[in-house]
Amino acid sequence: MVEPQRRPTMADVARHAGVSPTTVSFVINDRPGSGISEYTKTRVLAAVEELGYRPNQQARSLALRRSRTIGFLGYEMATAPFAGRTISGAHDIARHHDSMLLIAHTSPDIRQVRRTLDDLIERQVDAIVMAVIGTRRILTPTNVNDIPTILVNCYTVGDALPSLLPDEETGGRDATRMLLDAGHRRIAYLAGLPGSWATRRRLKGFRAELRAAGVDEADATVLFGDFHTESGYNLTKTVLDGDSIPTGLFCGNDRMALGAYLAILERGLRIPEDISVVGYDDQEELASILRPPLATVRLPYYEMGQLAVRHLIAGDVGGLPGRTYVPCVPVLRESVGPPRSHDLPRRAGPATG
Amino acid sequence: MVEPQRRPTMADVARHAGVSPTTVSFVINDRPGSGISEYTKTRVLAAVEELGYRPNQQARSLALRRSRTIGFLGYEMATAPFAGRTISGAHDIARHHDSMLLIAHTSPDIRQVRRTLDDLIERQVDAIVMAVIGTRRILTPTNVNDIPTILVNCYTVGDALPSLLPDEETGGRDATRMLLDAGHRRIAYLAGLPGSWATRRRLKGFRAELRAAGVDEADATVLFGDFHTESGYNLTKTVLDGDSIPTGLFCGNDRMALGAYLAILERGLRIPEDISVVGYDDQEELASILRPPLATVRLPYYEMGQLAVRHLIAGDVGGLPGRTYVPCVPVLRESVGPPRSHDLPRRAGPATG
DNA sequence: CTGTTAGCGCCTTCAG
DNA sequence: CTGAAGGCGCTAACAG
Repeated sequence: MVEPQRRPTMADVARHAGVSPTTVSFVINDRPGSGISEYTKTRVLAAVEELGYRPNQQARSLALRRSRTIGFLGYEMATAPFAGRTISGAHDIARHHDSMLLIAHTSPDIRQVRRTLDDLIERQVDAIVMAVIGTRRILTPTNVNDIPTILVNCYTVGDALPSLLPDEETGGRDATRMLLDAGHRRIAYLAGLPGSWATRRRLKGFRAELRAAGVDEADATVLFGDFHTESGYNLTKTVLDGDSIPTGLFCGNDRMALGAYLAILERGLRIPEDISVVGYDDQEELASILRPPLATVRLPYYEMGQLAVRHLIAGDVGGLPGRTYVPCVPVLRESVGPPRSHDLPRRAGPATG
Repeated sequence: MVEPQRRPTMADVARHAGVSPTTVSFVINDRPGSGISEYTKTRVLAAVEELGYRPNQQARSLALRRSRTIGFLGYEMATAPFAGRTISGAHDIARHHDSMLLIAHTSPDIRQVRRTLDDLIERQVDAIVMAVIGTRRILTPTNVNDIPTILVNCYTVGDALPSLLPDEETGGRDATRMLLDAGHRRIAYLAGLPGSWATRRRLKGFRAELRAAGVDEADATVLFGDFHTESGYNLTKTVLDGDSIPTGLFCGNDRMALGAYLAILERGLRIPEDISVVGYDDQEELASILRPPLATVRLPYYEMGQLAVRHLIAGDVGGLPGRTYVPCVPVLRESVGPPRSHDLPRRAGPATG
């Protein structure tokens, strides 16, 4: 390995241009009202160009006591499906403000989180966003108090830290409305895990929207699964075997919707001609690539990432309420169509073609 | 906003412990052979604890000329499906060496890349990994020469920079062997885009493995699609409508395999009883969540991320060959089973649940 | 309009 | 075994 030759410093540039370091600093930072002559400025910039000088931001932050770096701390986000969205959102806003993201994943173990947070703080990040996949309450170490922090998709006891959460209830309403708007009245909700934060809220939205549309609750089946494909598959079969087959299915998430697709096809039925399906999450590389593409409600990971950094950079984290609900985005796709006018046979024949 | 009170510095700790800053530094860094008495050490550490002192790594890197930070530059990786894996791999190794990842995405526009690279360099990252999703050749700005750099999943003209690439040919062989091992002899390859880097190599592997197994090439159908679900669906239908229906399908990627699933189900056939299916990529949240779970070949994104950082930290990037091929990992799942002993009907009846 | 000087917080050679 | 002094590269008063 060749030792990389020492990078030129501001002093080098100054010498080269025949001015003082201060002048170089002023020119580099385009300091307003520091009246540097055009001539000097040109000379300095020429020297910069010639030497290939690039300011050392570490030294700069040391002097400014500001690193323009934001720490992104993910609880178990390693391979998680939505991690990328959150990071992207945070990244894009950060870049927009000349900041960068320092990333660290950790297990939820409080000691490990504490250590990681310390590492981030030692690196002088200006602020921190803590994120998880799958909304839940998390434990935060005490050292978070040393630095502006915002939580994404999670919250903490007593809302000690401001958090950004998806507005699942409205999302549940939106999903339901997609089906109602298409004309469906017999709708089943194949929900995810009954105990989960998300399920409770989506279900509430589902019921509220049906009520608002004047649909008889008796027409609305609600079954619980566990967010996995298999449970979507099984629940769909159950529903298809029932007395009153729904014309529209609202699934606990996109994976369960996939299970529904498989069960429906296996029965020789078609989507959306025979049954319409709506998912939840808008899982990238799933909802959009299904055939037909799956109508769903997008979890606002990207938006939460953006919003978090926006607040952090604005420095108004202190004024934020304990919880901020970020809207989910309904995404209408071809898996929703008008309901069939007549009832389905209990057992369909083979699909032809 | 309350102005965050000044963080304690090394001098504060020194004063508090009644020693000199140098001593504190020695204790903090556990400097070998600097013989600090146990007593002093304890006192210093107590002071550290009491004041909540945390060393300023920025200042440290300034003095050491080493930031223990690695820049991760993604070409258009914002929402990409595998980005997370690569980042995770890089992250995990970095953390293991007390380093962190500074992340930046950019469009492939050379000017933007250049700017982003400069930003990373100005922040004094020790090294850089440049990554893309979907193997391809990229343009790199000239300023990469200023810092150790390694490419992941991409390469550059004349292999000016060392790159890590998936070994697609062996992957193609592995996928094919999964089917051969299960007993299949009539196998179709529903490939992706014919021109793509990956397709060419996987196809080569497919042919090589068949040849090695002594399978008549005439028994091996090869059709080209475009990596999308729809093309997998269509090609599968084509194949199912053909004279000699294959018992095993090797798909261009997992998305196409999904299309194959849908077409197969629609025909009233079952996986793997009637037809076995193998994908490629092991796309997270797709291959594993299908029903039955999809056998596939995992692209080594995580491993490439790891390897990149490992080399960067070891500082042996200079000794690396132009291209290093990283093995893909075959993942056998339930979509592969033994072939049926008798031929399938040209049109199957309905499945009976 | 430009240069001098004193830090920012830490590391390290060299004395003692 | 411990401390003093200088430097890493940049910024910011304050002079001139």
